[in-house]
Amino acid sequence: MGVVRRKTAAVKAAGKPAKERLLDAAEHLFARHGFYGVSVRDITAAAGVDVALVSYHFGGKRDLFTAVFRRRAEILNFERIAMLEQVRRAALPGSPALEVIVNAFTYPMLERSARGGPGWKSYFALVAQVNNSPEWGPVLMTEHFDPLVAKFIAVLREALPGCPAREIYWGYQFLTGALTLTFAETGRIDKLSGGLCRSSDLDSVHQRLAGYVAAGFRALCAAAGGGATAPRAKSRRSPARAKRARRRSVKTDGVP
Amino acid sequence: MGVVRRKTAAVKAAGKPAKERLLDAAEHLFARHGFYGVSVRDITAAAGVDVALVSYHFGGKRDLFTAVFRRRAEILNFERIAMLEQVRRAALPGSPALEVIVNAFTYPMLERSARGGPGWKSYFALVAQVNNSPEWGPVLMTEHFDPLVAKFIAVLREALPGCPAREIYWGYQFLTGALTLTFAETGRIDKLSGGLCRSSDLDSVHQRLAGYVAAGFRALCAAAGGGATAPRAKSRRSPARAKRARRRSVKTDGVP
DNA sequence: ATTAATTTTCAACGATTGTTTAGATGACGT
DNA sequence: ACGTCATCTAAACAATCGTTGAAAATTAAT
Repeated sequence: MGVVRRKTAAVKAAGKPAKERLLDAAEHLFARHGFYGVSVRDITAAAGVDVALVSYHFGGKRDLFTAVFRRRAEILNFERIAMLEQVRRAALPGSPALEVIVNAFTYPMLERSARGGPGWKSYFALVAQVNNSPEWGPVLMTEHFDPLVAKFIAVLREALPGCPAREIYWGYQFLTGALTLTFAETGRIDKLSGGLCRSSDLDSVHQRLAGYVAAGFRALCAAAGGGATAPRAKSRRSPARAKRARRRSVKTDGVP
Repeated sequence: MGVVRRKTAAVKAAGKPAKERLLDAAEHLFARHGFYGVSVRDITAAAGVDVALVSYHFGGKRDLFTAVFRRRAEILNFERIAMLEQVRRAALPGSPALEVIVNAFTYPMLERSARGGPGWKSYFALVAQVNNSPEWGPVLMTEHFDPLVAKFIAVLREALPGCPAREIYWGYQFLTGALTLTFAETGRIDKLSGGLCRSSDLDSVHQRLAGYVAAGFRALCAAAGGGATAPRAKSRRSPARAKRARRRSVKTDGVP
């Protein structure tokens, strides 16, 4: 019939093919109720397609889940690596500031979640659940994001020359934890703050997270007696700074 | 028969009553696969009791889940409030250091997870999943932990007199995120660091988290142009400090 | 226009889901 | 010893689970 529509019946209400509609519906539902909390019929009903199409297009429910996870992970990895190398080049021959590195890591995600549309919002909520799940986390997160994280940590180590690697890995874990809970957008902080903060206000997070985390990294390195902020401070460790760091770390260690 | 055993048949392999065995088994399985990822028969099989006992003792699967969540939440709230008020009294007439406050918030949990036995370990993994779930988080976390969190934040505000409340709420969210991902113990940091860090090593987290978070809080307040570390600095804001803070915050805001 | 390939529909499969029922078994006060 | 209440067992319920096969419909190539 028409010239615009090429698949008269295959294309449903939305202008997308069934495979894509399944991914969108699955993304939305998995993000809210987890893998086991959603049935194949829930997904196909939301997508407006037949139940059998999940097995036909993806092989099974599990494969649909991983396909949902992979789809945006690839886009995301591309953007994040691009931004990381950009700030790295911009700071040559030195290293970028800690805040800038952390921002390169978090900004592409926060931006997509804030203004990328509802699909991206659901996706990050899904990532938040997967990252905190002992069943899915070690499988999906490691497979799709670890190569990027390794690059990110390498840049961090360059920016913190004297800092033991162990401290940086712990600092990264704290960062990921803070970031993923932000993506969950459970609305808990809304109630807690009496509406002062909104968990959906990712711009506020973007304004604060990098500074928060950067300060945390510096505290970690200082407590370890390691390198300071400036890249030049390879072996120029100030005794006064080390003393201050030691005093702080004792404060909490003294508690039984 | 015997004097020690009072219920010869009711008491199974372990010396615990069926109700408690159900809570333990459910805790263990829910923590690994979530609410929907575990069937009532999975739980009763692991507990070594009949399927019907879930409905009999708790009313249903959902009620068992909330019972699991409530059980240790009450113990935990008692311990954490006690520690929070202890460090508060010890610092009178001033406020405790930021590190000490954060530690009072995190230490009871880290200690229970590290040395409280496998039940506690599972419980915190469950909390990690619930906290990042849009379906369960707003219900269970808010109901069981928000009163404590409110007290904790009140003490934080005393310790940071000039700091806007908004900053403290955001700082708290970053803290919770870092803490809960730690409890998930997904083992991801183990692979990432090549064995340098182990996610089960909660003592290492205890040594680092308070300092990390405290530094983050200070950075947040400084960037907001608010109060400094010392309680006396109510209106004694140093122009130099504010300038430094502004310079740092610009670093990340400049990125599109 | 006919054929071939792809995609979608419909109906059904056996297995498993949470819950309920009725009856057996035990402990405990009288 | 008896009766009462709480607890546990066994069996079954309807509903839903993920997946499959054959047939119908649509698209693409000839």
